[in-house]
Amino acid sequence: MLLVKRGAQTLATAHFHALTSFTLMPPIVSTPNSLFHSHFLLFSTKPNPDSQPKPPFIPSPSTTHPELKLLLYRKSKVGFNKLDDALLVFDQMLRLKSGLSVVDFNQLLTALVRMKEYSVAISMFRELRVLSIPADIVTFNTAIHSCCHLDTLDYAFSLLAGIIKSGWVPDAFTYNTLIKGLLSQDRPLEAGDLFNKLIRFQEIQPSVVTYNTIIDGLCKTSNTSMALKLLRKMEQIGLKPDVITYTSIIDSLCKERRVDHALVLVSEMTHKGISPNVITYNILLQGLCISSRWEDIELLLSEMGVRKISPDLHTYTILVDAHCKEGRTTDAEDVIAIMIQKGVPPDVITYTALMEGFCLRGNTDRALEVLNTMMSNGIAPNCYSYTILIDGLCKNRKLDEARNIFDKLASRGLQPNVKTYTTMIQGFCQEGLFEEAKVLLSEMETSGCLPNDVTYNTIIRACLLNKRYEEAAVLIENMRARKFSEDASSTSMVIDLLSIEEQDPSVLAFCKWFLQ
DNA sequence: ATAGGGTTAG
Repeated sequence: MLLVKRGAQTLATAHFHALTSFTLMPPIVSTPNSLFHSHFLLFSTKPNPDSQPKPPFIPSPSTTHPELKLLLYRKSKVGFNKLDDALLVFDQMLRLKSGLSVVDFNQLLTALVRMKEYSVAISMFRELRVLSIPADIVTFNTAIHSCCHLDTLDYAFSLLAGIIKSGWVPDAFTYNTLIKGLLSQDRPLEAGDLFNKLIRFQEIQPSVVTYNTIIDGLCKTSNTSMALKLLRKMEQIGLKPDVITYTSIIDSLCKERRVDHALVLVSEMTHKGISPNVITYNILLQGLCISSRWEDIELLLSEMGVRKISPDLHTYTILVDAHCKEGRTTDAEDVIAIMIQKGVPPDVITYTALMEGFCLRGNTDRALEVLNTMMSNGIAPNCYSYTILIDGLCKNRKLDEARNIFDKLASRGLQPNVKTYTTMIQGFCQEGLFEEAKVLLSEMETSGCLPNDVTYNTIIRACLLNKRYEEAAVLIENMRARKFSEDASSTSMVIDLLSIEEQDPSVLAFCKWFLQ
């Protein structure tokens, strides 16, 4: 057994450099302890006062803790009700120090991941390592999964090294998780690189999941045709695409407004015996909604009924949003009534869509009523909700009310984000209040929210419209210095300026400067 | 006990 493990370790180590050489990895020569210690503070949620060395953990099979095990088993499926409960259980587990196996600890980590408590999961993982509690490949994979959700990919890759050093062999779970992590970090080239190297070195046998991960990555980077090719390649090499494979591509096609092509794939999968599920239908529904194909929407909904696929929260929210975007707030309210009746209560996204619907119709009073309704239903509005409301109020010439809501965000425990700031800046610009707009632009910076290209272009466009060329020039300089570029609407505005008949010299000078 | 697909904004 040991020999097999050693052998595998050598093989894995041999390929390790080739597989990971493209990442910014910390050197893998450090000892396990220094490796883990160097990162500990990053993930520690509270100081550990009890830091004297602890005796190694030796599980004894003689004692069992059926209640604790049952609790862990149940909670790994649904998550603990509170984080504190999970921490308490962890403390209890550490104190028992017997009768517990690596599986019990893995179940606790899984429960934390289900609760999206990724940094707590990492802290616990580190604690296990410090206490020399055995970890297996599942423990490592779960930790890597948590890192990927925390955007700490360097640490995830150092755990890959840790797996090998501990004598385990990275498996399909490990690599699929890392590929997904790279993709969600906008590093598709490295993800593809890893995928190709896995195949070349036959490190793992790529599974349907591996292909699905890559296919989704291709789809999300506008490489749908490549994704389709990969789907065909899967078939060639005898891997059966599943509902997720098809759904990823269908989503991409719908987002490119190629719903008819998407529908062709739906019938293809159906013919192969792969049934579309509620997610597939929601994607198609969204695709039909953005094209306002209401007859097809009716057909799709009745097909869902025939196939006994119940609409879920997403389905209803997509419908509410679609009705609102077309100004039919009454229909949207009807959908909300139905969902409540069906036992699928609306959430913050549903209510925010409805608020936006009322704002679009200029009925900000009703939008505010919706805000109150959701709060009285125990649903807390988020930054997004308030941004919609601020935008609606600004567009309906109620700047003071908008400002009022904006100023109260902090007291509601919400930190305005770049979109909130940009919306408020747009509101000021619209009323010609450039000083206020610029004050807010610098305020957002000091409160740690960096403006983006949209922010700059919003205020630059407004300056140009108001013939404030010097101000526009200063802002453009700042924006370019930050590696943002003017967008199409700002540029076309300058082009328009050039074609004005009686050009005043300041316009000409500005245009010359802009285009140089 | 661990990996892959869906809804809201300027």
